[in-house]
Amino acid sequence: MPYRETENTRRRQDARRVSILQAAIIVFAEQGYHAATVRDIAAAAEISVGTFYVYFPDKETLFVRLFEETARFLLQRLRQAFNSQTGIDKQVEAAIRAYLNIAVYEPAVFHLIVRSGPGSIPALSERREVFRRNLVTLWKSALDKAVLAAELPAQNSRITAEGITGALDNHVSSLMEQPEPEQSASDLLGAILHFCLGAAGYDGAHARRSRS
Amino acid sequence: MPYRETENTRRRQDARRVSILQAAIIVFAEQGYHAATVRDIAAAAEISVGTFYVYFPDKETLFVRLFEETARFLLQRLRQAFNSQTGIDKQVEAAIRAYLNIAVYEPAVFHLIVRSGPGSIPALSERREVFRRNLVTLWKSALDKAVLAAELPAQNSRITAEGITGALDNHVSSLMEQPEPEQSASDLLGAILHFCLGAAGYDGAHARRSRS
Amino acid sequence: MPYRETENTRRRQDARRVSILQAAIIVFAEQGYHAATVRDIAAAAEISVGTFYVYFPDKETLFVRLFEETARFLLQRLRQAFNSQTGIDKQVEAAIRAYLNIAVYEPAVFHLIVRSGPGSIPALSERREVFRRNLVTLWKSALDKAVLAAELPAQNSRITAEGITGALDNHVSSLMEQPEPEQSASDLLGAILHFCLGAAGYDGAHARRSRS
Amino acid sequence: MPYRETENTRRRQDARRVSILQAAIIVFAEQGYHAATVRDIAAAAEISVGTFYVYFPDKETLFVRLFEETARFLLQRLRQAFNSQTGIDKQVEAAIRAYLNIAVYEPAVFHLIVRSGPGSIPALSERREVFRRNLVTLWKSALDKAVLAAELPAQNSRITAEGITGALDNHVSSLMEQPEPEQSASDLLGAILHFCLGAAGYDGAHARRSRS
DNA sequence: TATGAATGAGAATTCATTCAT
DNA sequence: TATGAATGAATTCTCATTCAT
Repeated sequence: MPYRETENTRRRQDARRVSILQAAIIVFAEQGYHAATVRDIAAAAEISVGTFYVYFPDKETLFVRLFEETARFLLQRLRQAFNSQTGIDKQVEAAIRAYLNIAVYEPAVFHLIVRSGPGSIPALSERREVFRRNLVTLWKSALDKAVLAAELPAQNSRITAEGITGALDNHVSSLMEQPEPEQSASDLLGAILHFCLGAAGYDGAHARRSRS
Repeated sequence: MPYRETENTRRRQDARRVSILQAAIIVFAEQGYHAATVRDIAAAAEISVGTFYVYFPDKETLFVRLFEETARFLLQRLRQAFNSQTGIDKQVEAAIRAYLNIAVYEPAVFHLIVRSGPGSIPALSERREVFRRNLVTLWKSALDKAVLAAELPAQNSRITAEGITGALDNHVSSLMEQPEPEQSASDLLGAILHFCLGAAGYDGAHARRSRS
Repeated sequence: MPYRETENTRRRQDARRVSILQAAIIVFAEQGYHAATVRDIAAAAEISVGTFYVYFPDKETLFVRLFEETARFLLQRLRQAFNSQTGIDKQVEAAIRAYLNIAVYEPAVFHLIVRSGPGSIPALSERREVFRRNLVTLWKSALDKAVLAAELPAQNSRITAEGITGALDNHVSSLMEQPEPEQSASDLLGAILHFCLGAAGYDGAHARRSRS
Repeated sequence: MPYRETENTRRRQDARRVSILQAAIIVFAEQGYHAATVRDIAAAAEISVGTFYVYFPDKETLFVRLFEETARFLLQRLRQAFNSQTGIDKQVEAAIRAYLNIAVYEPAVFHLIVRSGPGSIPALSERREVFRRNLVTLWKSALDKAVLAAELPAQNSRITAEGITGALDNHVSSLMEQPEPEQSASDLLGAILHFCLGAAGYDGAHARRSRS
């Protein structure tokens, strides 16, 4: 009866790895990278410290992986949002909606990505910048296409993209700080959408006209 | 005689306190809050660790004071910018210019304010939020006045203000990451200004017309 | 049938035990007792950690057994060398040759025996001393016989034996540190032999005369 | 009354550094490098763990310094012994006496130098070899001079020197294991001296003759 | 019997803070 | 007031050993 069941074993291992990641994302979101100790994470994942080191070489690596996985997830969601629609107004709306949804339903992701300070974790600063650039590029592509399609006027689309991503981060921060302030969620979405489209020079009537 | 002595003493003390703050802002900007040790700060300020504790009760308090002072400074500059001009377009331009100037000429201030992650320093998260709210409120007031003056269309000015502040932060981050990207500084300013005014629904011709 | 199976099984077990010992001696020689982990040894023996503990109760016990086996082997070789010759000069030469051969062809044995520091492994210090004493006794016996046979002058043979064993250890250490220094191997052997015989008060002419 | 008294302070610091070294040499001798924890050493020196790190960057560095200091001390004593006498027989006797004295009166030194296993501490292996070589060279110089002075016959003096140093180590080990076995100290010295001189081919009568 | 994932005690090291001078 | 040596709690990480499969 030698130790077999590679299937079962591997499945359990994967499950455990995931559960550590899930525990970690919460602990990091709550306490921040530095305040969160490996012991905390292990406790949250209901494993021993030693087991933590079976699955991850160290705290920093865990954090970086978590960041990258989360960043990938976020970018993918946004890409899907952009691809799911035609017309820059619909695309922007879908993207904003995706962003806000993640913020509301998976706040830890946002804490990790948006709010974990750069400069704190040496190994991360580069990746953060890469992520930021990817995020901006994603928006920029959508804007550039819209400009080509005459949905938007000519513009410095990188600046627009950077502005929109920064604006959204701030909106999300605000949302997370005071959930549902005084307005309904759809009002919020509408206002943000209006902001973004305005910033991009989108003119509903004109665009509609030129498309027709 | 004793009075003068006290005065001198107090002056020297104040000078020392300031020099510690100045040293600290640089050390914090370079290393981040956690990596910067009290010893580092003391060394940068050319004092001993013991002396550090004469002037500040602990590292966290120093950081919080630094943050608040810096935040106050930044808000004041923006307020001046807004007050120095009439016409929302000029005001926004002045505010952006002030923001970018600080980013370029006092990068440590920005590292401290914009980039020191929230969540890292417990005592700070509240103050960060207060600062963010103040910043938003500052913009919101300007926008609200402009709406009243019919320079801007009616809008959810809080959302606009939040968006603009977030956008600017991201522009500054980008600027600090890659100084002088491909365009000249004035082009950059122009593009950002265009972004902000567009986001606020500013229509140059209309505004000019209605003011006349 | 069941008997053969048991026999086979036992044979396989013994083979595995030996292969672990062989792997361990190399790992210990390369890394030292403390740096060598059970994982390292298991990997070198191509077994799992769990299996290691099937064959040995713990790392220390493995090391002690290895030491004892190795010590036994070394003593046996020396005994054979002494017994293979008559005449103290020939015996000493054979013993030195045996010692050097082991050093050259099985350096791991020497690393383990001669160079693994005492004091590092509590359970070992006593055994080390026992081994050292056995080694000394072996030489002492040979010397005592030679004294009785008038091949050597009367002397404190324990001191001579201790001196010779210490000297040989040092020669071997030197040899392992810088193999083939400047002289040929036979010159080295000759010089060491000369040292040992001189130390034992051996006078070639006299000895030859009295034997004739 | 600012913190002054650099004299007093420095004196106390030096005293403390020395007391840590003294405590450490004993702890290392008793437990060996690996078993001795920094906490043990700090406790033995009656300081806190933190203070240990004020005086030494880490355990390994402490050990290496201790080794080097001790090695230097030992070599110096031997050099003095050689220089204090003329005539190779007297010199050898003085050197042996010095060696044995250190073994008897400062056993920790010997534990540290002679018995701390090589291979255990990476940073040390090279220094150990350097020390061994210096020790051999010291003896070799004395022997070479004696050969030139026709006090000793021509010989491979490096081999002789290596042999003598190895022999002495073993004699010391034996002595430390069983203090004063059955013979008096002077008998022991005499026997060891006889061993060494014999190994070097020293012939009392001949030497005396050729000197006359 | 064989396996290797899980464990947790224990080690080294850091650093904010104190306090005698 | 200024100093910087001293402190020790807290943190990361290792590795011998166990045990369910």
